Amino acid sequence: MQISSRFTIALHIFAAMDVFGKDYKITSDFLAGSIQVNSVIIRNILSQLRNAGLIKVSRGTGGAELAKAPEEITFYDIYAAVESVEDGKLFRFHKNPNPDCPVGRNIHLLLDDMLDDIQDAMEKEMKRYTVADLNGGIEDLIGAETSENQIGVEAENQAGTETEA
Amino acid sequence: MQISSRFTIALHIFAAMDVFGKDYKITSDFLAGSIQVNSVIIRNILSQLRNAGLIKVSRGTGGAELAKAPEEITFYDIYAAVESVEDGKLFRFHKNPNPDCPVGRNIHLLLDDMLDDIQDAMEKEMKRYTVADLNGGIEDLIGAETSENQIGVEAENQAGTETEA
DNA sequence: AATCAATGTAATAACTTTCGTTATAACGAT
DNA sequence: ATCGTTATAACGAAAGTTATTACATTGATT
Repeated sequence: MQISSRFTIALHIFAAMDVFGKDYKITSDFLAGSIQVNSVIIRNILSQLRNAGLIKVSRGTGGAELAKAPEEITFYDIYAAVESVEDGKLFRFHKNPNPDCPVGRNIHLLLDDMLDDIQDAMEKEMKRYTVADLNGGIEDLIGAETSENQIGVEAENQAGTETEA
Repeated sequence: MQISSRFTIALHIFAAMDVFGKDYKITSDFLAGSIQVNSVIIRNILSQLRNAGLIKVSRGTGGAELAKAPEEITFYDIYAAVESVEDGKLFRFHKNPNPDCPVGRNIHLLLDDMLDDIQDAMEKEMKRYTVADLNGGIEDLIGAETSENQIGVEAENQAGTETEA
């Protein structure tokens, strides 16, 4: 099984808040336009991010904004906020190992630490990335995009990009 | 979403093969008795492990055995064999980010490397564990169990375990 | 060659989770 | 009071997991 798209949608939300936050009110409809999923899905995810203390959402008037500095919001915070996993465990366990079998009786004891190690490795890497990285990255990408189109000569000189005709 | 229990079932299978392989023929019914899931589930997982070259399964006569040395079978090999994830990607992506939006147009470029890093961290940790670790671990646990019951005095002397009454 | 225990695999269904959609109440500024 | 918006419930469609039944096939044994 894969981790649900709520996580990438949430990351998309943060990137959009950075790019458009100054010029637009970040409503669920606005976000739904960029992400192209139903605005109720967006609102549910916004609620989860709000409950986790990562953003503030204005009722009535509308709009979302960060509740913390971008450097203080890690990918793990976002993942934990939107991915509602039972017990926070990444690996699902078969439910009824046989207690009358030496292996069945000990399988949890055997695996739990190892599986936790693996999950920890993932979560530790998730904590290395923050919304600040997201913001820097999306700004660079959009910047590169506009310089490609508007001052293509520079781009050619630097990177030798082949332009058609 | 969690990773499916096929992974822990597969690990259970390897542990059972180690503990019982010398005294019993490891059939899907035998395994189903320890894991307590339907034997067809077991057979499907055995087939996936066989297709990945990790075990050999005897048709007709029945029974499963390792196809490689225990040290050469990593948790990642097992995970990859049984967890049929699209493109091998851990993170599901929302399908239709808006190409007319600068963020929607760049979100994949923005996230793909970061998400791959996170997935790599998990898979790298998975590669550190092998079936040999599994075997050593389950043998230790079962050994500790029997010494608790049969020569409880030793266990008390060593670990100061509290026994009731 | 017939038997038998076992695997391989298809088909179906129950169950769970995700995602989409509609509907409605509540909010807050104007 | 109105209007745009959020909050949330309810329902359903779609996809994935797990369980179960069924049956053809295999290969050793007799």
